[in-house]
Amino acid sequence: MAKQQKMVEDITSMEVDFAKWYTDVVKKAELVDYSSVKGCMIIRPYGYAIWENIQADLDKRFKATGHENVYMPLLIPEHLLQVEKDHVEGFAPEVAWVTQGGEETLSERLCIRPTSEVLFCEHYKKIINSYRDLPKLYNQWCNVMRWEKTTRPFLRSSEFLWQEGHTMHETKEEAMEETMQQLRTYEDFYRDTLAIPAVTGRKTEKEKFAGALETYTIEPMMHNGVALQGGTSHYFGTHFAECFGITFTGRDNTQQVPHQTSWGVSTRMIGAIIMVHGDDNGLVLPPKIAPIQLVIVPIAVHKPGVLEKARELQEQLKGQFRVKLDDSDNSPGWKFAQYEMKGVPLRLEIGPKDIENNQCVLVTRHNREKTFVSLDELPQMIEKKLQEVHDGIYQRALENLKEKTSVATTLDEFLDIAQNKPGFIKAMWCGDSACEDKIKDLTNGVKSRCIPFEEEHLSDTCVCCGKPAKHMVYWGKQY
RNA sequence: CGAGGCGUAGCUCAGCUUGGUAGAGUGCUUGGUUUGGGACCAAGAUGCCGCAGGUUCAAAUCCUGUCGCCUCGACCA
Repeated sequence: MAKQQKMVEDITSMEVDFAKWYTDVVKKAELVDYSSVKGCMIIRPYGYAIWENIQADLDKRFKATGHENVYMPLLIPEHLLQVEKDHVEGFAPEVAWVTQGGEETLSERLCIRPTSEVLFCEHYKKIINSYRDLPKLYNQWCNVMRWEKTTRPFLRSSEFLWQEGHTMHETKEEAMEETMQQLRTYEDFYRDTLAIPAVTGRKTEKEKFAGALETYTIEPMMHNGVALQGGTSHYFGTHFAECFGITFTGRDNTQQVPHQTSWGVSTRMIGAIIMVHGDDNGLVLPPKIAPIQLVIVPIAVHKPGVLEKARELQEQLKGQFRVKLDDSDNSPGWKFAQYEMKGVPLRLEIGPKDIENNQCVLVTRHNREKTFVSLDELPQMIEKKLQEVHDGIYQRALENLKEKTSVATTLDEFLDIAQNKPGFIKAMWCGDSACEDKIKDLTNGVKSRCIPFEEEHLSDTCVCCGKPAKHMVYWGKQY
């Protein structure tokens, strides 16, 4: 893409300091504010509106595949968390505890949910008795808390918002199908709604969710080549169900244990949107989730007829698009910069000259392209331009993903790339987690992202130890 | 948890070395002129100098403690 002139001086350039750029954008676009508790963020109206649009879209997809929403408690008694050993070991280091109620010390500590597997299990034990009760396809939208040591708004916060689906099935096949279906739902959502391309696949043994038999993941790449675990879908087998004593009477009148899945995405996706699409002028929002899809900026507001025309357009368009008219006294230049910072995909400029000619100017955020449009065909053109933005930013992100994906067949090559070229590295792997540890040590944090569903054959041997290769793995640093 | 940085106006920060009336820019309010890439003029309002002790005639400034936040590491289903 052609380099744009940077016009917003308040935002640190991506090239200069990507981390600083990120926090500048988050604050300047008025998505969040810091609170007085470390790692807990205030999600401001503009940021929350993005989340609401994400929720609405995903929720529709979940319901279309038969899922129902429920709400589980915030607190988990300690004994319940400890029922499954791997699970508690995985989460124990980062749970927050409630130890006191009013003036009384509690006889048992209560954990603030870091995830709700055990709560769902406890409930499922009560309500699943027969194969006729299956499948159970529950989802909840809620907050969770993980006591993180390093926090960043959206990417890793102590408290965050998410959805967690927890399902129970009669057979392994059915549960596996659910696991894959939900991963595909995430993939579709990332591509069609967020305009974000990603690599999908299976996590290695080492990177699996605590207690899961298989973890599938969607891994988008940020603009700077760093990966973000963008969503996961887990197959649990019957292990949790066994620990919790969940059984049902099968079609053949034998007692059986159901197969379980869970899957989730969080407000972290907003971090992905920022880091995949954003530029030096601020946020760039995918049109489908942008709280404002079109901002109308009247030029020379006080000249007769201008404001009236702008209002007329707003009225005409508001049923079809999310439209804002900025009729404030700020200068047009200020407004241009302001809404670019906030990532509004489309800007409509209308001034006295345009009104004379029955036209207006449409400007697309991601490339600042200006088009003169007749007012007679405005709605169709807006529709078209919004699609152009969606396709444009998807394409740009896809090119970035391709450009920043390398292949390594030897360890030297791998280390050289890890050192000098940020992004994903495709390389063969023997299947031994010792090699994952070694690579992580040698590269200052490069980990296996996933084993893709369609593996390429790059070479015969493991890039690390030289033993026969079992899989092709995507490697990379992550947030 | 380790290393560094920072707490002064809504925001960004100066002032601290060498103790002596609390500052600037920006934002905010009012009025006017402007308006196709962050406009200009004028007038105004805005402070527990993070918190608690101490030294001193006198502390934003020096000393001790404490709390919090940020960044980078380590950790991170």
